Amino acid sequence: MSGFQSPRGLRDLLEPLASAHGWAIDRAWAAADAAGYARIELPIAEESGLFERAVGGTSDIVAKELYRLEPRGDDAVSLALRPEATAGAVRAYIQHGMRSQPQPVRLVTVAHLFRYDRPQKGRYRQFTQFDLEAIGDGGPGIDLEVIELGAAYLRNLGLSDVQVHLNSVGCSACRPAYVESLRAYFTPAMHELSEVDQSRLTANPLRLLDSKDPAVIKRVADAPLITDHLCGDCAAHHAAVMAGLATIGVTVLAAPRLVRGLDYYTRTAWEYLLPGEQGQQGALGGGGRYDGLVELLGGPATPAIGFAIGIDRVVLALEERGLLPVRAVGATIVVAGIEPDSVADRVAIASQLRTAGSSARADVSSRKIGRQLESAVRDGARAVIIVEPDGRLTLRDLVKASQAEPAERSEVIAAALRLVQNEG
RNA sequence: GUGGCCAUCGUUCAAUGGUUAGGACCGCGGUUUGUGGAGCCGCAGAUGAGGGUUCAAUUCCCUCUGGCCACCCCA
Repeated sequence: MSGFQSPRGLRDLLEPLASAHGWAIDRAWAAADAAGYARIELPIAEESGLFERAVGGTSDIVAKELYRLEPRGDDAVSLALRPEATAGAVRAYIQHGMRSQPQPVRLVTVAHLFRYDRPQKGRYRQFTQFDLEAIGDGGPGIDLEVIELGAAYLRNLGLSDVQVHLNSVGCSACRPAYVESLRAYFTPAMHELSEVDQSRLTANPLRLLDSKDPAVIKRVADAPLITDHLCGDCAAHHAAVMAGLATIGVTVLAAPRLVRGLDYYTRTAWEYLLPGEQGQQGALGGGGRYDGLVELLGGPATPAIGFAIGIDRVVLALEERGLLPVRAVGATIVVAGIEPDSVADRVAIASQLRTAGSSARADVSSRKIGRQLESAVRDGARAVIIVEPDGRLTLRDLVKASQAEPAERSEVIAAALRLVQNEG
């Protein structure tokens, strides 16, 4: 087969996956609506510099995964496809003066994101995140609200065993000292480390904590924990969050070695995981506090927190567990006809049924009536209306396999609607 | 970006260094001329792309493209 195909890592969503994605997204909006979050739709591209500043120029997301757009015409700045949603949300917060709204500003969006990465199951170059942000409140209470919202969303979808793995990554006052102690711990064993881990030791020792190397994992077990090195404020905040979540009843596991990929996180950091899942599919989402980001992007010093949950991975997990909702794709009523030249009537009648609130479609073929009935049955239709040669209509109940006598149009349409609506 | 496995009709599976690459499902048509998921009959539909080896390649080799797995990283 020659010709075009979808580019690597970019996929078509066909039924039933297309409906499942839409459903998961609808549920995300609804969950946030119910908690009083304001919807925000953000552009799919931003200035490249926004991401470089927010995410960190040396991070993989910017250094090698950013889709940069070719500059066009008189564009003054270079654009990039968004690799994450938080930077844009914070940019919007600053740009629209949301600091003058009651704090925190609660925002929700569903964002299609792009990262130039090697595709794998559950990981695509275009993917979708349910993104929730609360900007302007530094207390542990908002942490509880946000963490719980994400957990409840996943649980209510049917992923009842979702776990929250929680950690604190400290702040600019205490993290640097911890990083140094970590470096000091691993440096004596440097020659035993793999090439990858050696470079991590110099560039970002925190990453050693989730190394896959068995030897390193063993050594990590005795490594200093950040939760033992937090400054007083961070420790108090962390303790309050842990205690609060216990009260709320969210399943929380202390994860003192959890590190997150984006540079801007401070203090509270967490992930939503499914136990038993290996590899990429298990991590459904994650979040964290980013108390320095608003200021970093040019706004006033403002604490904030948010999470991102991967819709693609949620749908994958639901699919593997057989929890995908089934949505009937076919119409409830099919309008068939004996004579081929009745198609216009059929289309008109189907439209009338839809206007009245039913789902209906015309059979626009010139096939024999037997074929039309057969295809209606296979489409899962509840009833068929047959246009007779004399223009009158016959209502056929496909479940009872019974059929009324031909009658006038308005009468039959009313009867069809009654039949369908009686069953909800 | 690194390493590995893989690639046949829309789907799912066969087969082969040598005439027309086979089945099932799906689709379309027929089943004697207007009423149901079955049955029967028929039709359509594929070796991902490009090179190479060979008398001959879908089969062997290379490149590309895409999928999957591990790593990197992350959702």
